[in-house]
Amino acid sequence: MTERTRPATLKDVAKGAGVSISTVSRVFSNPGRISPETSERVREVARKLRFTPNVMARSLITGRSPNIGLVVPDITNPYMTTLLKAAQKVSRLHATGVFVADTDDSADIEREVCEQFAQQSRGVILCAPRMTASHIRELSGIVPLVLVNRVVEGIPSVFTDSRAALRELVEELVELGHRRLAYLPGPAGSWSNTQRGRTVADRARALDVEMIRLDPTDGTHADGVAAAEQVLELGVTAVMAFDDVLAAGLVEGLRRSGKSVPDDVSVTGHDDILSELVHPGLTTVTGQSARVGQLAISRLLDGSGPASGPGPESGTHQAESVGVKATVVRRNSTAAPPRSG
Amino acid sequence: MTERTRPATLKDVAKGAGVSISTVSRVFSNPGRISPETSERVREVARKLRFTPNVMARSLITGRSPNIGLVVPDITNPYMTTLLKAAQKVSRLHATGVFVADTDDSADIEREVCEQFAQQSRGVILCAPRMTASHIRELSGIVPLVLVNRVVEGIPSVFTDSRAALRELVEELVELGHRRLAYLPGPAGSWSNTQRGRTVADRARALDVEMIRLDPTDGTHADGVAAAEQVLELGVTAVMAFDDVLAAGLVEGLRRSGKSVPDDVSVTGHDDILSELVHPGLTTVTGQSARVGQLAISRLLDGSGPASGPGPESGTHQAESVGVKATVVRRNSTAAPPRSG
DNA sequence: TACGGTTTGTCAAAGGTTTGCACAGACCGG
DNA sequence: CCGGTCTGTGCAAACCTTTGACAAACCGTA
Repeated sequence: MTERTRPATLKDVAKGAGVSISTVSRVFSNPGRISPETSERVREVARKLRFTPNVMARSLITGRSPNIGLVVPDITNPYMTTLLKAAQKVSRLHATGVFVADTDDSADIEREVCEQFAQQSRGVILCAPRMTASHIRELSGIVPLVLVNRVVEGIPSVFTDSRAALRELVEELVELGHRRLAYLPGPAGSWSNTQRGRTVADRARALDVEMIRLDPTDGTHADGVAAAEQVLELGVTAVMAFDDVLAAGLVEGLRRSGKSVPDDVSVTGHDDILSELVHPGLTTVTGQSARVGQLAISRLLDGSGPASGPGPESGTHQAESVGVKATVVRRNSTAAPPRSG
Repeated sequence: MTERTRPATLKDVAKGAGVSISTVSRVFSNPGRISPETSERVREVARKLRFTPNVMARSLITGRSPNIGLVVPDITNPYMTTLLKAAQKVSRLHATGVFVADTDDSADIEREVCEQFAQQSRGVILCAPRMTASHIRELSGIVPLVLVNRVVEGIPSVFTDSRAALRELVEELVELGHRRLAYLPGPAGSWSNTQRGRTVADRARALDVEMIRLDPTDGTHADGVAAAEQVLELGVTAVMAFDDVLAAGLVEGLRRSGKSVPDDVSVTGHDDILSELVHPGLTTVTGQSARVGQLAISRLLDGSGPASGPGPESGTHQAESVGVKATVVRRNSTAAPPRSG
């Protein structure tokens, strides 16, 4: 039905313009060495023939591909979605295609798709990997890597640095009068989860208040709903959730038990991603996922020179990890604890 | 730092196994013509050398790529996210990479990325509500296309068919006593928006009740919030929104005006995507986006034989459009209209 | 022994591009 | 008019794979 005709090649353009193949090639890939008249004539013919350089052939000979890979544990999570959107926007400007893989939180699939992408990508952005550090290092021998929300010695990374914001949040809750707080954990293998849990625990200890770590979850909305039971059982007055999804679930769970937020329990989230959708508005921490995505892409695209520099500092500079500072967003899910409590 | 060594090629394996290059090639691409012993020996060496066939070279000579493209207007929308996740899962089983592009609701970008993908993909799944039909047809001359949530004569497509569900919803609202309803439109250029608006309008006319079309929106949560004003102004008692995002916004907007859902106004959504997050739970229509994604991928992957059959029916069969039946999900955002209304 | 048939493996071309090298001509100072 | 530099272009190899044509070896059989 729809006839797909063979696309024009360098040869076709060369013949049409009366020059050699290499001249045409140079017009597109290495301009400046060709006279303006020739160049214009070639471009004219190319336009007429709707010629575009064959990516496969080009990649084959240059040994590098114009694509990058983005590997995420769960593309359904709005944090990742925003990151992807931003990353994708940047790469489009570089005419760089973006492979996306959702690993369903599986370390095995992470490795599998990374290996698959390695061949066709000039680099891979690995988000919140579940993989072991040594596997990550091994992988970085096959394809350039930029880690997101995880720090591994020797590998470049970008992460949301919410430590200061989380400490601030703990302080504010204590100031409001809370003395018995809890942290609602996210996915067990997650680096961010460990970081956040540790940060709030440390701050709580410093302020001499309780910070109970609730049972581990997988980070789903349903897990948040279910966590309400334990929260009420333990009688904590404020809960800091791993992220907004869990926080929203918890709010819903509390509501189902007849409790209200923030009157009975204060709840905070993380990522500021669906705060506008839930009621009351969640007090949370900005995720900065868009910025993180942009930075990750930039580092991949800039730092992809040919193994480069003899200078010893260029290497270390490349491998450093960059934190994007997060801030507190105050809404209506926190308040003073109830008198009776 | 991390030394990246040149990957092994057919040549290396051939030398290691003491056979010719083509023998090795056939072991991987066209088995059966090689004796079991030779095959095993070759595979052994290949394993030892960590050989994997070079995708670029293979694609160059075969003329087809192992990837597909997925083009969406806004990856941030949970409907698309779910679709992507499902599509991606299917393609992973086929060792097929997935390019993703977010077009920011721009018809120009839609075209641009499709052309970019064309070269490196064996097909593109196009969720492109904005492009004109003729552009789509033109595009399908460059790369095999499967349309999502849009029907264009002669091009295969998969869409959520919610017509029956929407009619049902109208009937239920009327049965509850509503006589003055409204449709809250989504993005203006969207095919789905046109379909849904028409469907509910037709059904309302048939039932002899009012169905007012509210001012057009871009489909954002903020648009939904803003629409509350017009809803109250017009005094409608039930609003059917284009999708859940708008519906959630509307619920929030009504709440800010001191109105409650469903007591003062009934609201319905579409896609069943964030219904669990908002309160009260939205009565909505299932989006079936996962199923749609699976089907779209399958059609692309199956129907990518070489232009194929002389039979006249094979063509038409390929180009047919497949609807996935949606159903009503009843929650708590609809009720009888207030007495005074 | 010679011969058709089958199986197994090799040869070489092809696919579209990039790029080091060679070459031709223009230009310039001496 | 000659030797040199500079500029613009062409030649051909290389990247790695697939695949049709073909050779070699083997079988059983006449």
